[in-house]
Amino acid sequence: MSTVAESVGGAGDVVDLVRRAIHEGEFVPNQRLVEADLSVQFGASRAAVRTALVQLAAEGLVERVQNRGARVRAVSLAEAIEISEVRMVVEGLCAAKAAERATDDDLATLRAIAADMRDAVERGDVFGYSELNRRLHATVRAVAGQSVAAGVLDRLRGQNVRHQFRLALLPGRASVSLPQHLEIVEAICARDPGRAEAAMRAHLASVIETLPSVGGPSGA
Amino acid sequence: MSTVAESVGGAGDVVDLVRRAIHEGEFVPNQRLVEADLSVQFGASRAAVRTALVQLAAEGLVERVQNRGARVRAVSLAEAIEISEVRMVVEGLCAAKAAERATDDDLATLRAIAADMRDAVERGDVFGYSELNRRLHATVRAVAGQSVAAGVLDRLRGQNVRHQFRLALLPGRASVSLPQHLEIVEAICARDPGRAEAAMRAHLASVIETLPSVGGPSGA
DNA sequence: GCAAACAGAATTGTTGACAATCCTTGCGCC
DNA sequence: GGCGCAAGGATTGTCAACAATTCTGTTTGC
Repeated sequence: MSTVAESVGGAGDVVDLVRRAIHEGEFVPNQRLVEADLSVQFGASRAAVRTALVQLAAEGLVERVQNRGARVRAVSLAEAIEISEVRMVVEGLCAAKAAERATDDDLATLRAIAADMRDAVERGDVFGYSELNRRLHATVRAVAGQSVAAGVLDRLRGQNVRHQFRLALLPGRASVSLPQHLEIVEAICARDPGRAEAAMRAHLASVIETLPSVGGPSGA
Repeated sequence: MSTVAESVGGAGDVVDLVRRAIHEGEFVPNQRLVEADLSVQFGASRAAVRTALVQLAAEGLVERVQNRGARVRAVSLAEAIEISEVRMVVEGLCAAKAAERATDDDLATLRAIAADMRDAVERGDVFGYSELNRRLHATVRAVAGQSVAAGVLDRLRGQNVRHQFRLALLPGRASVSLPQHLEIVEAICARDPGRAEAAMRAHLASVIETLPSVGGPSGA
């Protein structure tokens, strides 16, 4: 019990609670999500839980089958690769747009992140590097100002957190991705959309190549 | 009354009815979707309608605000362009994958569509060409075998049908896009992923350029 | 004449109970 | 001993009624 905040005020935010529980790993892939159980765990009505599950199903985080209830959707390795392939091209688009639209302030922010990344790798701070990685990609998306692309990426990332997480912990991963990240920042700072897109795609292609070696936390 | 099939068996398929009504233009952008009204129009319970609206909101087709109900979401011209930009890169990915994976049968199908397109343009059959256009893109997606990309494209296309439709009716549009479509098919038949992606991107870039001239059916 | 407060209608949000469906368990039969 | 089968429990789907909120039109006071 009490693994996650229990009481919840209203109802509309049950989605966030369930989503976080899935992301944090409290609900593992293929685990059944019984409406009655969730409603007592989160202190919400069953209808609220039901609505949340419908919404999460549309987000691709849970699977719902008629009269059989909902379970946490397991994304196979093959699907994780497909997701990353789509991410590759969409983030490539964002990188190109970012190169076109970045203000001087944006460039300063990106350069700061790049510098911090260098430091983190030098210090061997894997967790800090992972966080900076997240922030770099988020900043590129924000600078690009493409809300549609951002929405697509959010959805895809949500389904993939598990694989992404494993990847970051792979020893030696940081030293491989660091130069790729630096090249992305450099290309954007040079305001060269083509180069920025190519750099982002090269980086994610490298991620895709590495994915199989982290195995399937949520096998077939 | 009786604008749309009224009686419906159960409830789960209310989403399809509402979705189609939006696509067919029966529900125009920004139109309010009152739960009670829909429930009598479709002969379903209010709870079923409510569930459908939650789902459609997650799909991005309707907008829901607390205590204020749902309305058909209006996609601005700017957003339509963003959607098409994302489509551009994702369909580009699909074209590349299709070039890699197409079987001889697939190529025959694509060539047949290309031939029919030529005929349709020659005959001045705008509607037939529009349908072939739809089928070409669908076939490329299917051949690519990328279910994740297909899902993303479905979602985006669903939000954009209105603009797409207007575009197809633009006089002289077909003669512009025909050579682009032929090049896409040729590139895939040559099993050249890079060329296929470039061709698809060029085609959609042309679509994006043309979008502003069809104006905003659902203004600001 | 205009702004603010007020009642009434319209609409959504929520709850609880009931019906339908599916899975499990135990029994009888071959 | 294995297999079909019915009863029971568990879980989801559905519904109708109630509570809460927002919107609309009117009235009142200045």
